Amino acid sequence: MSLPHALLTALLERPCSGSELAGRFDRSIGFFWQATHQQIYRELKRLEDLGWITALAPEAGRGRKRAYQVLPAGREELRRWTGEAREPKPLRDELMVRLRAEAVIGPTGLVRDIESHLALHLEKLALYQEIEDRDFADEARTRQRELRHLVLKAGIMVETLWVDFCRKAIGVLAEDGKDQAQ
Amino acid sequence: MSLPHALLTALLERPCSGSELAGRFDRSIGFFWQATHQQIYRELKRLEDLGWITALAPEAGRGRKRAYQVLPAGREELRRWTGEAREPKPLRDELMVRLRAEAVIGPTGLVRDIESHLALHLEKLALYQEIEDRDFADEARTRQRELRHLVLKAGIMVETLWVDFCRKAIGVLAEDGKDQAQ
DNA sequence: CCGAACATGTAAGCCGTTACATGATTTA
DNA sequence: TAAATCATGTAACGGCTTACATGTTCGG
Repeated sequence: MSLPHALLTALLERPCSGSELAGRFDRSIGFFWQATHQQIYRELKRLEDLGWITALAPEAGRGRKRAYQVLPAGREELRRWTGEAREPKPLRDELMVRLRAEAVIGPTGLVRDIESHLALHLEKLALYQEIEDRDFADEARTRQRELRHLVLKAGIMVETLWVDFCRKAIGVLAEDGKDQAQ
Repeated sequence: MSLPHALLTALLERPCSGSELAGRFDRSIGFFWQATHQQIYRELKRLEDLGWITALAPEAGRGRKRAYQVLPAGREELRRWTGEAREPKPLRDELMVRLRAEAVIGPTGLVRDIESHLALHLEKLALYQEIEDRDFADEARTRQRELRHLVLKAGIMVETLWVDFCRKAIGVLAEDGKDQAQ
């Protein structure tokens, strides 16, 4: 599970509270790993129990902001986890299941939904490219910047792939629609 | 959730038992959606309760093979689900989290693990291309074949992307290793 | 000082995973 | 007929999601 380590990474970049983490997840790390606020709060508590992070102000209580920072043990754990050998999770794509279903019982309205997927992927692609232009145009080649850029490029590659694929799929399904005079 | 509909699709292609489904999942649909035998048995029971599938032989009992076929209600449900509008699940890639971590606390041994990822993706890519050569060389253009081919091509595109990305990442991380004389 | 937005928290349910158990079938 | 394998099943755990609850801060 990556969530605790994504949180450690975010907190190392800058200590902050649960709700701020949620916001940062929405904008950067969250492009490749999402978490709801409930997951984040639960996990922060667990990380604190493990002695990997600590609250900056001893102040407690419901509704009060509570910022955390990473302890040396947490840093060490993140280091261990990052270098560890791990199997890549196999693909799991619902759209492929639906295309297989379409092959057996179609045509259904699937092509319309793929068109909306295409629009969403185009949006994300535009967003990523905008970030790239804004943050990585000059290309001051530090280690940290190059790695962040690499992650962003992965996002761009993936979105480009799905844009390409959606168009292929629409081509096949639309042609089919004509044949069968839906 | 796609599992019940993946099962319906597989059972429409050919009625069979839970263990056979598990085997077929390992070889075709399973490239894009996996399930353990426990998930499959639990789900088959649920689908039977819902009246979407039915056992071919009334024969019951632990250890006895039990084949299922899809009922009209199940076919209708699959049709409904396939055409329904659905949000694409956002990306969730552990490797990206680890690259972000590497940017903050690296270098770690991450590059070695990416090398093994590369090998795995190359294997999968070779497998998919072999299947493509074997099953889609002639290209008799029926609807079903074109859609199946499309799904396989998605797999090839995805694996090609990750092969490409792993090589990029190794480039960045290896260069980094030299700088820091790990 | 009141309402809206913010920040944190509790609870329940579902899906996926793992470990293990047991009956049936095959094979030496 | 004993051992190995196959087919099905039970149970428990953990992560993710959703709904809801409660306290705090901020803007008018």
